Amino acid sequence: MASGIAIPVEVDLITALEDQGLRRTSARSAVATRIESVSEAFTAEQLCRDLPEVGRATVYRTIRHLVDAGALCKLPILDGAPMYSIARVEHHHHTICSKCGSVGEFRHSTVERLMRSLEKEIDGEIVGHRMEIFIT
Amino acid sequence: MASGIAIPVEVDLITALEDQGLRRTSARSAVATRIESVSEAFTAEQLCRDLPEVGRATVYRTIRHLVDAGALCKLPILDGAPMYSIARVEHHHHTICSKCGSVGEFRHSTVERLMRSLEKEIDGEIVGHRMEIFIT
DNA sequence: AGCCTAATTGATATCAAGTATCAATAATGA
DNA sequence: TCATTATTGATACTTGATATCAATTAGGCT
Repeated sequence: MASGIAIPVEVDLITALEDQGLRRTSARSAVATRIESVSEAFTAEQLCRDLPEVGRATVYRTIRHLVDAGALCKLPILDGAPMYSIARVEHHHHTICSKCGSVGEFRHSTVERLMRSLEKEIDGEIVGHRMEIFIT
Repeated sequence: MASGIAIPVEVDLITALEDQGLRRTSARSAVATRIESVSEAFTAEQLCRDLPEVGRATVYRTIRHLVDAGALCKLPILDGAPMYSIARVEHHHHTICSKCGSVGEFRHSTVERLMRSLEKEIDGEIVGHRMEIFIT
């Protein structure tokens, strides 16, 4: 078939949806294509504005499916609507620029080591964590 | 004067408001007293329900003032309204129980060390961070 | 191709959290 | 006490997001 070598970070949101047992429709394709084409993090409302031909409900539903599939990260923003970004790295954390709002990803072994170290001084079992770094 | 020794973690939300140049009013006192009496983190709506004698707008305004004063932490919750908790420790992070939603605080020197270490591999200057640990 | 069934869509209504407005009220200083 | 300024809170509104449901579409079957 195609001669290209699969690059690990390649994302295919439509496939992610189909892997969830969801049908490939034109509305979902439009949403997926749009998300893949914007490199920045985005809000649901931005997507709706960019895709006036797709209904609001469908945009929100498709985003939710992609988050459920682990293909999108939902970032809680303190004052405002959550932002979404494509998950390119399996487990990672985010940098958020406090000036322009652009979102980046990073992995750092110390973060995971820190969790193990914290486990000793915290009551209860650690089942997850979230971390965002604000940069300029 | 009083013979008691001031305990560092003692919080006085009304004083925090007055330090911001705000007047001591009965509405603000009611909000402050209520927050001090609930040990758990809370949402703005919960406070409104607990204080029907205080107007919604005033509850929201007072919370905002307390966050501005650094006396309350605003915790973004992924699916739902943000929660607030009294800031008892100068700089700290949060544990959030994924079962009951209760919020705790902790400090860990590794966290700060981690920031310095991350600074090397991240583009831009780190101006802040946020971290939550989910426990059971 | 044509048909059947279940999934999907999207206009609309609704909900929830939070803010703006603004006349009435309360606190402070002279 | 009076005058000034801050504060309050009922109400209307905004925003982000979900529920409803009739119409449409996709995928499988013959």
